[in-house]
Amino acid sequence: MSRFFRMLRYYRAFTCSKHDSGRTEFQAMATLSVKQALAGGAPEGSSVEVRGWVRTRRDSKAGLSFVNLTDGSCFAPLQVVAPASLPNYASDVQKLSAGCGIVVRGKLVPSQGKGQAFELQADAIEVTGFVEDPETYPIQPKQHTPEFLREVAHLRPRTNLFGAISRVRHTMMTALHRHLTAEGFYWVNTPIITTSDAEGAGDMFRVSTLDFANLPRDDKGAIDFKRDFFAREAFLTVSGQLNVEAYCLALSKVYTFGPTFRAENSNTPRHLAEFWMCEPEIAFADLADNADCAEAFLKAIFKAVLDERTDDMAFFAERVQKDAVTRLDKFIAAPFERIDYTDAIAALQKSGQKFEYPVEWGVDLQTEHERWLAETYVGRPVVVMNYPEKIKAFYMRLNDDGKTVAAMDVLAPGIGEIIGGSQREERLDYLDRRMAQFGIDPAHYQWYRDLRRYGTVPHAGFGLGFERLLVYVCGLTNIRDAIPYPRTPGHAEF
RNA sequence: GCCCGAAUAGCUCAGCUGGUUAGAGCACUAGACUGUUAAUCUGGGGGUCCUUGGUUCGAGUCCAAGUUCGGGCGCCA
Repeated sequence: MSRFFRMLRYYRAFTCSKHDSGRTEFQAMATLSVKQALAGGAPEGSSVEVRGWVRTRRDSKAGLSFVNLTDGSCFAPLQVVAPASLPNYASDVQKLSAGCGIVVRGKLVPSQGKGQAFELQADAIEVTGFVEDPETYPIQPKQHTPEFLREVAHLRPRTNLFGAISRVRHTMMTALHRHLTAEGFYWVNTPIITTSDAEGAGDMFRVSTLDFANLPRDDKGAIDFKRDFFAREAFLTVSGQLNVEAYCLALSKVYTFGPTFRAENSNTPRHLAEFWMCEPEIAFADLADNADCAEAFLKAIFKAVLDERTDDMAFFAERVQKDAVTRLDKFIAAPFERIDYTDAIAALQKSGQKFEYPVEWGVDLQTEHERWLAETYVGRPVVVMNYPEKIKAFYMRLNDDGKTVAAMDVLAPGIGEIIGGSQREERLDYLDRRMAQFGIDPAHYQWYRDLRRYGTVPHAGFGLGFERLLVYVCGLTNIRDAIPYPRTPGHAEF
C-alpha cells in the first residue's frame, strides 16, 4: 500500500473516531447525523455539518425558511433555519422541495420554536441534487397508501413509514443475533444452493446454467442434468434445518439465519417467494426445552425493539395500529401457556364457536382455530404441542403413544402461528420408518441418516419467518411491506 | 391455483336513477401573512374517467372481455 493511501486511511479513521466521541476541538467542523444533532451532539454554537434529504420547507416573511431534514438516522427530522442572507437563498433555498439532497453547515443551537430541543442555524446550504419535477415526485409530505408505495419501492424508504420499518427490521435482526449469541448459540451459514431434491417444505426454484433453448438429453430423452453446473439437479434452499442439524450435533447450540426461497404460487399478504428465516437447533433438548427457547427468543427481540426504537414504535402506535406498543408489553409480561394438541381440539369443540372448518382430532389447525385459541381461549401467547403424526413432517420425533409427534406451534393473539418447531427423530429405525411412510428415498438422505448412526442425541429446533414477525411488531397488514424489495409470483421488479 | 372487490388529476378520494364545460383536499405555481411545525388564507395551471368492444339519441356511470391492484381461501414461515 502506498504511503499516500495509508495516510488517507489514517486520516479517515481519525476523523471518524472524533465523530463518535463528539469532540471537535481538532477539527474545524464535525459531521453529525440528524440523530446526533437532535440530541445536541456538539457544543452549543460550534460549527457542524449535517447532510440529508428535505422533508418539508416553510418560508417566513421574517426573512428565513425552515427546512425539515431527514437522513434516516432516527424518526424525527432536524429543523434547519435558513436565513434570507444566505447567498443562494433565492436561487437554491427557496426552490427546495421534498426529496432534495442537501449539505448544511451551521451552528447547532437550542430551538426558539416548539417541537424540538435543538435546531441547525444554517451558515451555508449546498444542494447536491434538486428534485427534477417536484409536482410528480411520488413522495409527498402526506400519508400514502402502502399499495402505491410498493410501485415506488426505490423511493419508499424516504417515507416515515418505511424509514421506521427499516430501522425496526435492523434492530430485530441484530437483537436476534445478540440474544442467541448471549445464549451460547453459533450462527451457521447453511447453503443457499441445495441439491436435496425432496426437502418437502415446498416447491423449489431451480438453479441451472443449462441453455433452455438447447437442453442436453440422455439416452432416454430426459434432460441430462449431469451436464448442468453441479452435475445434478440443484435448487434454492427452502430451509437450512437439515443442514444445521449436522452442526447442532457438534456445536450443541446453533442457528441458521438467511434468505429462504419458496416457489409456491401463494398470493396472500403473508407469503413471499424470498424471505428470511431463522432456525435455532439445540442438542440434548426435548420439546419443552424447545418451547422455552422460543419464548425467550421472541421476548428478547420484542424487548430490544421497545428499548431501542421507541420513536418508531410510537409512530406505529399513532398511525398504523393503536396497540402496537401495548401488545408487545403484554407479550413480554405474560408467560406463554402450553397445551396439548389433543386438549386444544377438545377446547375448540366445546367452544360453541362456529368455524368455517370443522374441528376434529387429526386435522391441522386453521388460522381461525389458532386465533381463537390464542385470543379467546388463552388470551396470550400459547404453545400447542404434540400434533398427530400424519399431518407433520418426516423428521419429527414420534411420541410414545405412537400417534402423535413432538411438534409445536407458537400462536400469538393478533396473528396466529409465528413459530413452528419440533423435537427431531434421533432414532434411526424410527426415522427410516417415517421416511418410508412419507415415500422419501433414504438414498437422498444418507448424510442425514449418518447423524443418527454416529453418536445420535435428542435434539430440537424451530423456524421463524422473520418478515412475519416484523409485520406483527409494526402492525402491518401485508408482508410485502416488511422486506425492501418483495418477490412474489409475477413480481421481481427493482 | 380458486373466489370476491376495485380502477376518475402526481397522491388520497367524491361524482345520485345514464343527460350541459367531471369536482375536493394534498402536491405544484403566483400572491398575502407568519419563528414556522404535514403552517394558514386567496387565486391559477393540471384529466386518454385502466384498455378494447358493445347497449343507447347520449356512457365516468350499464354490459362483456382483457389488464393491473387489493382482499378472502388453499399451500406455508
